[in-house]
Amino acid sequence: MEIAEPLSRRERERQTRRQAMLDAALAVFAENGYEGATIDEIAERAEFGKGTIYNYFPDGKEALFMTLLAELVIGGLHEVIASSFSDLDELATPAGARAAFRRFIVNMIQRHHSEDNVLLMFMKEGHRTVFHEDKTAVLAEQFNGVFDALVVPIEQAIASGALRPIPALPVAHLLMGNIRGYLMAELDARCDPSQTVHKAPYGTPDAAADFITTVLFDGLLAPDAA
Amino acid sequence: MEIAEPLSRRERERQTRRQAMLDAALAVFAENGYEGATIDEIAERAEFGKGTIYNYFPDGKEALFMTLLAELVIGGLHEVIASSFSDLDELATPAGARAAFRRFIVNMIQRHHSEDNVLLMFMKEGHRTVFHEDKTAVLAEQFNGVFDALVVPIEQAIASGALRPIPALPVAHLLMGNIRGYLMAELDARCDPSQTVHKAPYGTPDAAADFITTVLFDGLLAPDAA
DNA sequence: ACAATACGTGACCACACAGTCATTTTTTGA
DNA sequence: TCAAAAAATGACTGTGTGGTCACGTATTGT
Repeated sequence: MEIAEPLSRRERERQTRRQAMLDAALAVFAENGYEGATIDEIAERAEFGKGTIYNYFPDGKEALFMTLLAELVIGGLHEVIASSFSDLDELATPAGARAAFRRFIVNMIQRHHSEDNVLLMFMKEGHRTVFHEDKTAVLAEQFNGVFDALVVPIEQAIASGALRPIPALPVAHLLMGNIRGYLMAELDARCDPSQTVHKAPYGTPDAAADFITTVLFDGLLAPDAA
Repeated sequence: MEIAEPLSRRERERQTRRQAMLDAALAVFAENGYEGATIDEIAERAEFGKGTIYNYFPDGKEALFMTLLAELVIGGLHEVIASSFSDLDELATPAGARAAFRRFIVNMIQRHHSEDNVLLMFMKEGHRTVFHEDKTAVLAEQFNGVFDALVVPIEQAIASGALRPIPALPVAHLLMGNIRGYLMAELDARCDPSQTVHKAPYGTPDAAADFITTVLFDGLLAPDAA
C-alpha cells in the first residue's frame, strides 16, 4: 500500500466532485440569493443526484453557503489584503501609502471583475456576515477578521504620519464601503437594460481605482480651495 | 351626503389599519428579511387575521414590501436630500459645500438612528433596489431617482469650483457607500454581543459626520504631507 | 470470480408558507 | 329594530423545497 502518496486517486476524485458542487452552488446562489437557491438546481447543474450533495455536505444548503462565503468571499478578501500590503515599509510616506492603498483598490476591483459570481453572492447575501443571526455568527467573526487585517496597514500608515490621525477601524469600513459602492454602481449600470446616459463613466479597474483613491486620499474639495 | 369632507371616518380608519399593517410588516421584514418574513407573523403582529391583510394588499407580501421600500427607504432618502440641500447657493464656496454635505450626512445618520427598522430593511434587502429582477425593476428605477437627486448638488458644487472636477454620479455612489459603510459598522458593533475593544469609536451623529466629512472632503492624507 | 464495502440516486416525506374563500361579525342606513 | 352591505377571519389548499433512505451500482480486496 502506498501511504506515501499524498492523496489517493479516490480522494482526488472526491475533491474534484466536491469542487464541482461548490461551483454549481456558487452560480445558483449568485443568481438567486440564498433563499431563492434550491438544492435541486444545484444538484442538476453539478450533474449529480440530490442525495449525492448530502454525501459531501451533510448539513446541506447551509453548509454549502457557509463554505462558499468563508472560502471565496472572506478568504478572497484576506488574499487581496495580504498581496496588496506585502511591504509595510512602503506605508511610511504619504506617497507610498497612497500607492499601496491604490494597489489594494485595483486588486479588489480586478478580483471582483474576474469572479463575477463571488461579487454577486457578496452583494446579495453579504449582510449575513454582519448580523449575528443564529447560524452565521461564525461568519460574522471571520468577517471581522478581514477588517482586523485591513486595520493593520491603516494603523501603520497613521503611525508613520502618512495618514491623518483618525480611528483606523472606521476608516477600514469606509474604504470597504467605497469599493462596495463603486462595484454596486457598476453592477447597476450593467443590469440596467436601458443603459441611460448617466451610467457611462465606469471604466477599467485602474481608472476606477484612480477615482476612488483621489476622493479618499486627496479629498473631494478642489485642491486650490481656500 | 358630504362629499366635501376630505376623508370619511370609514376611510380614515381604513388608513389607520393599513398603516398598522405596514408598521408590522416593516418590523418583520427588518427582523427576518424578505424571504424570512411570513404573512402570518405580520398579521399576528398587526393583530389582524391573515385574510384581512389581503383585503388591504391584494398582492400580498410583494405589495407590502414594495410599498415599504418605496415609501420609507426611497421616499426617506428623497426627503433627506431635499431638506439638506435646500439652498443651492451655499454650494458655491468650498466651505459652504463642505457644510452642506456634512449636514446631509448628519441628517442621514440621524434618520437612520431614529428609524431602526428602515435601516435594517435597507441593509438586508437593499440590493433589490439595484438588481433588475422581475418584479423590482420599478424600485430600481426609483432608486436611480435618488442618485439623480443627489447628483444635482454635487454637480452644482463642481460647476462652481468648490469641488474637484470629477464625474458626479460615481461621487454620489461613493458618498452613499460611505454612509452605508458607516451605518453597517455601527450595526455590526451593536449586534456583536462580545463587544470587543475595536468596536468602540462610534458616537453621536455629529461625531460620525465629522469623521466621514473629513475623510471624504479633506482626504485621508495627512494635511501637512508633501 | 465474488463477497464486502462504499458510493450515487431520485422517489418520497414532512413541513412551511402564500394565498383563497365560505362563514361569521360588524357597520350602515332606513 | 332589522335586513343588507361591508369587512374580518382563520381553516383550508396547493405548491415548492429541504432533507432522508432504501435501493441499485460501482469499487475494492482477496
